[in-house]
Amino acid sequence: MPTLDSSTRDRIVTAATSLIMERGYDKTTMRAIAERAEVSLGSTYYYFGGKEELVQGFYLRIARETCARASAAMDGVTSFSKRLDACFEAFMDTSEEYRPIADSLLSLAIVPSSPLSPFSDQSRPARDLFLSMYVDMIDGSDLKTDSRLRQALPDLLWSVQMLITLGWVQDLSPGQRVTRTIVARLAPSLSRLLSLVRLAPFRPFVDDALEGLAIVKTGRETRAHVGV
Amino acid sequence: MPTLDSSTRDRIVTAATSLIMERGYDKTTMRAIAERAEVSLGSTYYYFGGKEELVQGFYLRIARETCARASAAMDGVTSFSKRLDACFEAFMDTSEEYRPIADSLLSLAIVPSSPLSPFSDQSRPARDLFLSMYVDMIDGSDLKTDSRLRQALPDLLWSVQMLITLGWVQDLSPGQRVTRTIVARLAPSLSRLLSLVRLAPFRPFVDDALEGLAIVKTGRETRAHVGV
DNA sequence: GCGGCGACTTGAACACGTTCAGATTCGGTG
DNA sequence: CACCGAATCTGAACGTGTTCAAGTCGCCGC
Repeated sequence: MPTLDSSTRDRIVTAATSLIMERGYDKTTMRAIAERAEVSLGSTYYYFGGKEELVQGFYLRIARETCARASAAMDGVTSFSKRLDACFEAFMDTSEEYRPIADSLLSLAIVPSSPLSPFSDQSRPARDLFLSMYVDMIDGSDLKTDSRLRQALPDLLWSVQMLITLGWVQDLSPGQRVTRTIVARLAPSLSRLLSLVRLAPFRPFVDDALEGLAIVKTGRETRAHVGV
Repeated sequence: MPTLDSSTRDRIVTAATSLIMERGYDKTTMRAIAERAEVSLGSTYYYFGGKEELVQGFYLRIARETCARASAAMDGVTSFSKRLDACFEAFMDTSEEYRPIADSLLSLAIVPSSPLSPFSDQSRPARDLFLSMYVDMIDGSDLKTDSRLRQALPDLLWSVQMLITLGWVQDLSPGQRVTRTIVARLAPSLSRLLSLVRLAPFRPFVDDALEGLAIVKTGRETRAHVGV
């Protein structure tokens, strides 16, 4: 029964994932991973570049679980505010499970040159999943807004999500209650803001913000082109 | 002439600082620091808890230099927008010097339980310096705004500054041109936003935002009280 | 002078992530 | 079967941050 369909590679990543969830990232040693996976220490380095690479799997897991929860919660709901809230809540609920290792993960993810950066190529699958979640959320909603803004919205909301994560990690209140409180208020606030911003007097502000976003985006693309 | 007034402690921190600036944080070994400071490896651990503690000094250096530049640039200027911009530019100019080690520093600072967290007690001196910079900036300006908002503004601007840092580290464009472009637009935008927000229809939004800020602040205080 | 105590210093030793030169396995070819 | 080359695997060894038991020094009370 055991070790039937599981290749060495899978065994290692399984061992790493379970150990990291049990003890945390720092206290999980490569030797312990190798032992649980029943391979030598050297073999783990044959399949993976290093310890960091062994946490890549977490991203996709979190993205998938968030999307599943969100789409379930959005079923039959058309209110933009409520759909957005469902996405945020889904993300918070999913993240909660990984809170014990969040510090270590963020510490790795914050380094721009790391493959674990949320902007990296390796993170693209997870990132795209989140973006499609927000696209679905918007498309199924009653949101009425400027088409340029609508187009930029998934990126913007993904950025908001990243900032939420940042605050959530810093939030040491029990159960991250502060962050949850703020996040619960966020969807209605953003929803109202988007309605408000349709009015003519806000044109310059919207233009300003969208232009800023465009600068960031092209900056990122040209960098990718140069290939740092 | 040498080693006249310099205690062992100072020699170590000097050696560490210079080596980190030369080679970066990761490539600076504790053994190299001990060697340059002309002490044994063990002694460095007698005076400092570990490698991380040796970068504490950078915070205050950056804060002091930023304040100096900002107050020079604000001299005689009363326009809020221009004074704010002076602070932002001062911070960017100062940070530039430390860009090579920014990744490592941020990676350490992002961990909430670390003494290097910008919210930690150990970081208070640097944080207070920045806050006083923004207080001076506001007090010497022609800003007219709600008194509650005025009171919250230093904290808000410090948070903005943290977010700028975050983006600046992620910004891989040459010379961090993207961040500089965004930051250059930020002061006028925020200034206009603050004017706009004085109008009656925006009351609920301001209240919302200030209440959110209050939640975060009290959350932080109660945490400090419990003493995690 | 002497004993002792606290501040300071030391380098060996530990556990860790990582590397590497070689050993082993295995599918295919003559 | 014999042999080869590539894929896979191995554990010793390296450099690192950190710990610690032991050593050294200076000063105070007697």
